[in-house]
Amino acid sequence: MKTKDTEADILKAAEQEFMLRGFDGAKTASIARAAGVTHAMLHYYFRSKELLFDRILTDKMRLMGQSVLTAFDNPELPLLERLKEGIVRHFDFLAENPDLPRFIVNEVFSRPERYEVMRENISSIANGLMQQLQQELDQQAGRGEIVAVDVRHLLLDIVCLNVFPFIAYPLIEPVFGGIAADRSQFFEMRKAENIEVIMRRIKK
Amino acid sequence: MKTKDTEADILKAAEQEFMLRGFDGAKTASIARAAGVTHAMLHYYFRSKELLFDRILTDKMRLMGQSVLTAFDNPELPLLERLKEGIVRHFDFLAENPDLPRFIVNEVFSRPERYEVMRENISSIANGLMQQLQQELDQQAGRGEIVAVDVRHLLLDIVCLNVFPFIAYPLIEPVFGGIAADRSQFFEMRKAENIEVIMRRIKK
DNA sequence: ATTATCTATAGATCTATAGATAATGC
DNA sequence: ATTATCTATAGATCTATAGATAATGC
Repeated sequence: MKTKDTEADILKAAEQEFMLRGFDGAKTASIARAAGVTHAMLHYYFRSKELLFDRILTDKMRLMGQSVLTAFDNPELPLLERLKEGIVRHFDFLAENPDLPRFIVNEVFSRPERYEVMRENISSIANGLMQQLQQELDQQAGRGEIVAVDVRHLLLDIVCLNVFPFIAYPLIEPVFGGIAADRSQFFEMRKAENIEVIMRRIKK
Repeated sequence: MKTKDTEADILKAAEQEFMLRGFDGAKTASIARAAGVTHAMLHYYFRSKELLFDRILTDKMRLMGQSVLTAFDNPELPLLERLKEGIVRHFDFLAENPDLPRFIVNEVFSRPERYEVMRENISSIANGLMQQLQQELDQQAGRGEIVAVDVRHLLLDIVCLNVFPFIAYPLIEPVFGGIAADRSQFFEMRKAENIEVIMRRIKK
């Protein structure tokens, strides 16, 4: 009855396989098996491994970019609260998509041409958010309530602090020892730490 | 005359190929070509692609771990200076090995079993450095000169801030626009920013 | 004699497609 | 009639190895 299911099943299976193993490590046969169809179906619906992959990567990049924008897009709150709230939202998004950053970073790096298309797209979207925030930062700095900062560096600080622990958790855990053994507790601590770091970065 | 050259040539070529493409993306034929020998030579010297790769990954993990330790191992300086100096040393190391973190993070993640062996090794080495630093942090905090912090979180803050920009540069550059176009200038700014962030994190 | 290198090829795997068959919607 | 699915297989690639040949060090 619902003919659309196979396509969706393949996409879902492809997403998992590509995210776990990357483009080179992923096998079309594994994707087909996970989707419960023959590998011939992948070509019927998506023509090639490459096209199927592009579809996934594009979706994921959009998702990742969007997460930063929506996290900080909350003009209701006063600036400092908005930043705190943004850090939390962005962090929580990552907690629900913990392999997303590694996947994107890897695949974009290993095939830059795939990503060229999105460059301008990304930058123009980001500029809107940043201009608006920069203006408010400057105002508050002018009033002497915070120190002057470049919004780009501030946002990058946040992204570094939020993203990296998810990318490197397997390497961090043994170094941290006991307190990182409970994964979700470790990340709760990091969330608090990141807010602290950023607030101290701008407070007078 | 120097029979050892081939082995070294293969290792060097393997290092480049594996770092650039990862285990799955790397082809033994490419490595052989880059080393100027037949691919049969890889098996003569290293038995298999897997063993050759393990050799490279082990070396790289050691290098990465060592870089953090030696960066902060400088008991001559007073604590705050030592931290600043450590951030700079660690950052400069990364600037000379910009693909190292991504390589390690990826390959360790995609084959955790390869890395199991090194877990305890890593943690015991790291503990020495951290205990020593924590003690000094506590002393200064006791004297009211800085705020109390957990050295593990502080070091992780530093590593996040230092490493992530190198991992994600291709994605950051378009967002930053002009000021990141000159790569080395961008990283100089980040180095300064990271010091600023960390100093503000602990200063009273 | 031993060590290093090459050629040739086996054997495994993977992507892609052709062509047959079954299911679906008019 | 059209759309979806499967079987079978072509064709490309890749790792690994066997066995021959050349170089090296006593």
